[in-house]
Amino acid sequence: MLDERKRMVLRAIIDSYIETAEPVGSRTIARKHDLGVSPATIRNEMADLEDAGYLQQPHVSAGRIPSDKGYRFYVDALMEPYVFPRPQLQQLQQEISNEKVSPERSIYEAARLLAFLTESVSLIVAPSTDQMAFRYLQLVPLEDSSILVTVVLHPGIVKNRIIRTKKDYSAEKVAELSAMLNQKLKGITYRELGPTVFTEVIRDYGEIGRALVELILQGLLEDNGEKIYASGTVNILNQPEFRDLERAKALFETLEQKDYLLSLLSAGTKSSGVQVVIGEEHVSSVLQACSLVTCTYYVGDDVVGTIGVIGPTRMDYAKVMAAVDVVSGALSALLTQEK
Amino acid sequence: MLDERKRMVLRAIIDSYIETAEPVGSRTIARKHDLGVSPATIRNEMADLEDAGYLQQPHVSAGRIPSDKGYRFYVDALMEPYVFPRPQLQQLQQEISNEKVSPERSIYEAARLLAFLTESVSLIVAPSTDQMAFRYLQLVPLEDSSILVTVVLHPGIVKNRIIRTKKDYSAEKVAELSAMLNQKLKGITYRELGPTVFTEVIRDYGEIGRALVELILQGLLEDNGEKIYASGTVNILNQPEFRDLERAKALFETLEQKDYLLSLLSAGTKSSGVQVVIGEEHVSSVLQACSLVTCTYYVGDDVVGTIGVIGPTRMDYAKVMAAVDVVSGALSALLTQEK
DNA sequence: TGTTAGCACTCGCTTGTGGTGAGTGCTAAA
DNA sequence: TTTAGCACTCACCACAAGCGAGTGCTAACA
Repeated sequence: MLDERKRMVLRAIIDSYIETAEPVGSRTIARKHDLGVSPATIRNEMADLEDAGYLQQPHVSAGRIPSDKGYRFYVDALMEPYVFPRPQLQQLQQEISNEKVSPERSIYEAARLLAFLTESVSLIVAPSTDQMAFRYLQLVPLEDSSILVTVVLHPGIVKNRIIRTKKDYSAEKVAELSAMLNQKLKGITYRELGPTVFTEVIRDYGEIGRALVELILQGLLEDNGEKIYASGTVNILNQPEFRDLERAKALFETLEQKDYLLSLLSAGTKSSGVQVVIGEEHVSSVLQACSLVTCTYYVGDDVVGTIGVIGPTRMDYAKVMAAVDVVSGALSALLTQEK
Repeated sequence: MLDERKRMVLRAIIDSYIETAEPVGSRTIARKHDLGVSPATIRNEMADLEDAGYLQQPHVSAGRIPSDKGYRFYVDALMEPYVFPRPQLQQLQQEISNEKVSPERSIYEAARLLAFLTESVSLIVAPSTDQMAFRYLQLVPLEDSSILVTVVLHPGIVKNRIIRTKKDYSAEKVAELSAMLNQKLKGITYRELGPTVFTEVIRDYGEIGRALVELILQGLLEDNGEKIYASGTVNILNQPEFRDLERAKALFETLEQKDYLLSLLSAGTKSSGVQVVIGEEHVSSVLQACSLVTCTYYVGDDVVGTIGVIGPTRMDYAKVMAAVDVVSGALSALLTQEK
């Protein structure tokens, strides 16, 4: 479809535009990338590439900039994949797994690292716990009619809640319920949980039982905190496409809408590997000047969450994709290893 | 020091400047606030106020803007305190205490609310746990040489960590240690903890004991997560003083430096009530165009944290101070009540 | 047939200039 | 002590001119 030279020209233009954020002229290409042809020839090629939809011209007397279609082709077939130098790679992996405090903390640090690496905004969806096996469950009666519920899930994630009951229950009864639930649930996931457990609980334990069921259903597992973190939002202001305050503000506001982001990142959950959505490929219009690079991460073989990077369509795809890949890999390794 | 009319003029100027962010001229004052004197008279007063250091002039042909000294006087002696209308007040208090999920969550919600109310950036220092009494402590042996440590503190704050031990310990031994610690610690605060507990633990339990001591010392209590939250950072971009991207970026970057913010908010911990630091009163130069309004919050009678609002020196002090006061009060009530 | 040099043309960006108006300080009169 | 009048300052805006990067087209060349 595109001959070799056209591809080289297109790649040179996109590389240059990614670096400088300035429309690229024929002269620049001829000078920087030694293609052995004159600017005039390149101009002809550029005109063809524009006709074919890969490039566009902001105005007549300016150079060319890539269109979304151009970026898409670049990502799929043109760009040179970025490979982290071995030492840096190891350092990154170490930095993520070093955080021994808690998996949640590691995830947060991973988001920071990803933002730092890509100089963009990173997003991380917290691991969805309903595919994680229960490792331990305990109820502890506290004074004044409260019960502390503690759940430990398989990758070392601990969740707690204190629930209030209307009347006191004997320590024995609570302990019995606790042991029974712990035994029933250990090793299985929330998903695998049949309704039988709950009916049984409600029959035998009444109010606490019901309260507990509600708790688990309603989201001790899911809602105990944020489901999605954004990190590095400041980086937006370093990107020339967001010099315009209104645009920057619009993006900031989009980033505050956690639900929206969540749906965005959850879209590519089925496919594996690094996914890229470019500009107008976004369904919603808010992000049509942005691209999104995502990748899922795992506990064992189960997808539990997604990480991603949002930046202007003029992002350094090679580097961002490499970073997303590495970080998701390291995160999966971490979560899988410390079962 | 300042006669009645000068005070009225100064107040009118500051009120107007807070509202519009535009330098205020003598005409405007004469027209809006009906002082019964002509612009010329006001001009004379303004010249005096400028000489006295309360006002300044961006350039000769512009109106006056308040100086930091002007704001200080305004806050201390001039402004009309803002009082939330009763229904809104009740609604606010309810919104904060409604979040029954966990105290941490409530704190986070309080930060959001405060940012929303003031249309500025809100900061909340997470409650310092070393003045909170232990309510419950438990060690649970998990499989593969791990022990789950759970601590419940008095305002319903739960902390966990999983620690790894080099060898397995019998469930009995762990349970014994758990019970012993729980009994020793219950009701006292980290502060009140003498060294005797620890030496005893180390003598009797060796490695786990030491690991546990380290854990508590090093910060199961302190470091398990962020110590300071910032909310509403987007609001920066709505304020005319941050039209300039460089300035906005500088502030954003300052807000990322958690340690710095922490030291800033911890400064006023001793004094009670709402504190205001205006512009150049800040020691560090980064925030010299900003003011900071802070207030401590409590568990019972103990100060456990600080909340605050950062905005341009041209903030609506009356409203911000009222909001900070209300939110800190509601937060204290919440934390104190659900011991 | 593809490539290249030359050239006229476009148009965004920068710089300079004059006009406008808000606001001041000073002076003199009430 | 207050106020009206007035000359003066200076940021801001609009407009025009000039510059220059980059283009498309044409004609010559390999």
